Amino acid sequence: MIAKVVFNLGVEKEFDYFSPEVNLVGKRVLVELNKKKLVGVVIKEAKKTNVKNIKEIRVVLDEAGPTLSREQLRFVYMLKRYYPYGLGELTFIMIPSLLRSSKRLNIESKIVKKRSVSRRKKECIFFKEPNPYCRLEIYRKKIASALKNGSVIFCVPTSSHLKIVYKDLEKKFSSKIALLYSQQKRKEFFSEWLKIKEGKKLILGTRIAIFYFPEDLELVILDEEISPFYFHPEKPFYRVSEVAYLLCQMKKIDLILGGDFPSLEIFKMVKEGKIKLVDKKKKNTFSSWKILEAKDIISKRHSLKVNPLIIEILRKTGEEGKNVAIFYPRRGFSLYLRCANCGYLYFCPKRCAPLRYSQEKNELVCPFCGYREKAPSSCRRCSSSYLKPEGVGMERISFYFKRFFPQFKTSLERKDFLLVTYSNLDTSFWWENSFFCSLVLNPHLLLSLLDFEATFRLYIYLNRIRYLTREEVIVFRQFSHHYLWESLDKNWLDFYKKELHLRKKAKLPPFIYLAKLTLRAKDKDILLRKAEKICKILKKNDKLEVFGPLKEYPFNKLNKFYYSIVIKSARRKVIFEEIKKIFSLFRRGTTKLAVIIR
DNA sequence: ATTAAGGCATTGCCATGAGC
DNA sequence: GCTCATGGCAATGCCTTAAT
Repeated sequence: MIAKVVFNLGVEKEFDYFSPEVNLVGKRVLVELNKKKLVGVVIKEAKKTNVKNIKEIRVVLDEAGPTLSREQLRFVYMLKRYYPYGLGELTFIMIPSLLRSSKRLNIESKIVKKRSVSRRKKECIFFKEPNPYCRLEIYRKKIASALKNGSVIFCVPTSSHLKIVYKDLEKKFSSKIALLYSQQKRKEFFSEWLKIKEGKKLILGTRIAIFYFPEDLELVILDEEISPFYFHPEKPFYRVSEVAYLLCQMKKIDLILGGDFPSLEIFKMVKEGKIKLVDKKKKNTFSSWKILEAKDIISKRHSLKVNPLIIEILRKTGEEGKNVAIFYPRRGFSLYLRCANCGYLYFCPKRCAPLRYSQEKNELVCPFCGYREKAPSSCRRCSSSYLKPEGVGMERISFYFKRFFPQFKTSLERKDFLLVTYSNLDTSFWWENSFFCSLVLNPHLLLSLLDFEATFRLYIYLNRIRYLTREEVIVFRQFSHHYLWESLDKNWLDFYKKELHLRKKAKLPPFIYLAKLTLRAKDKDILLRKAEKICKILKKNDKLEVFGPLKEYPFNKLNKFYYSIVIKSARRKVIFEEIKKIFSLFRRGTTKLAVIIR
């Protein structure tokens, strides 16, 4: 028998090997390739081969059942049509890392697919519900009914979500749960994977869990679908909501997406009728907006100038014993640290950017690479002891407020006020307490980012702040002519429609596929030459819009230089085929490539 | 993510030849 | 006879490709 074997290499091809055994499909084998021993997976069996000098399979590593089911292999072929990766790479995503080595295995899957007699039509739903606990309640019911017929995959964006969800579901389904997440130790992951083979029905995990589906899968749930954690940013790139959608199409089963808001991609699918939107338009019990056209906090020489209204709000709520949340986009005490005597600016040694100064931790931090050092007491160059913090970070504001209101307790002991950055809003809210009032400071810093998704993201952030706030959200805005502000008081659908309309007009995702190729190398000139070469190759394709090469910001980071090229096309296939081509140019060499696809 | 071989291009050395 | 320029070949190095 001839076995067609794929490897975890960037090679598209499958390789033929001879084996006296049969029924090897889905099994891992140890074979020789180019004088090296490698672990591969048999994806097909054939009777004939065109290859001369065929080699024999050394060892069949899966002695009893195969590692991958036939259905999983079928899914690999399906994914191959959507993503620019080889069969081998895609196959190996579905294999626990412990089994990617030549570990022998002797287990048989106990899951046998039952043919359900009368299957109702498959459903794909988005549940719009801001309260995560209400969503969980919905999921719990759905899980319970689906478990009667088969297995369920429940994906959450991060491992901290996982803990909360596990705690909740444990009570009801503890004997049936298998946990899969990428931070697990290899052995732990493997033993949880074994549980699936042994018939644990509820697979709970982060984005990778979607690939470890059993044959009797009945339902896939993706909570907080909008979360950025559902993108796998490295090669192989994938987007979990897309993979889940494909999987449910293939297996003809239900897909439940949930969250406070859908992503625009999902919303577009709702408009196209592919996904059903469930929005229990409950009575609007949310807090109200108060949008002020005013400056909030300005740094003035040695002191801060704070809008008196902020002080007034803090005083009033403080007297009434109510809490306030303040959202501010800058971490640390100051943005820079500069010697007032000689002008020396403390910079990241890896040439990324000026270092941010944190008084609380008494250290300097690079905002890009995470480098940190102890804060100096005197200037490195002139040894003057007058080092001046420049710019306003949230520590500095906190410091100011505490001086103003010495009776305030620090945020950890009792939350009189809590000062956080917007990025705390990236994951949805599992926060236990809510705030009486929220202050949104400097939101325009987020709007002015060179990012087509900035507005959308701020809209989501502001609404999440609203969910957390009981009384009033006070926004200090400085760009008054922005469609975001008008949208806040309207129905969310209006904003989504407006955003979709604008994206369509500007030829942006989700109407067009867009990929950003980031090249990095230690040598500036080699990098630019390579980037220009890539651009030249890309520009040959007239179905593609090519922008670049552009200097990244920061241009120099981690001692390396960065250039990016952006390509756009209305057709997914065009983009992916080009990326495939470019990937093959980067297999070796000092220049590295990262790709983000939207 | 590896390895070896082959291709292409650049560099370097030497020989030849022209000019002074 | 000496110097400088040119051409050819060998050596080197970087990059690409194939692998059953």
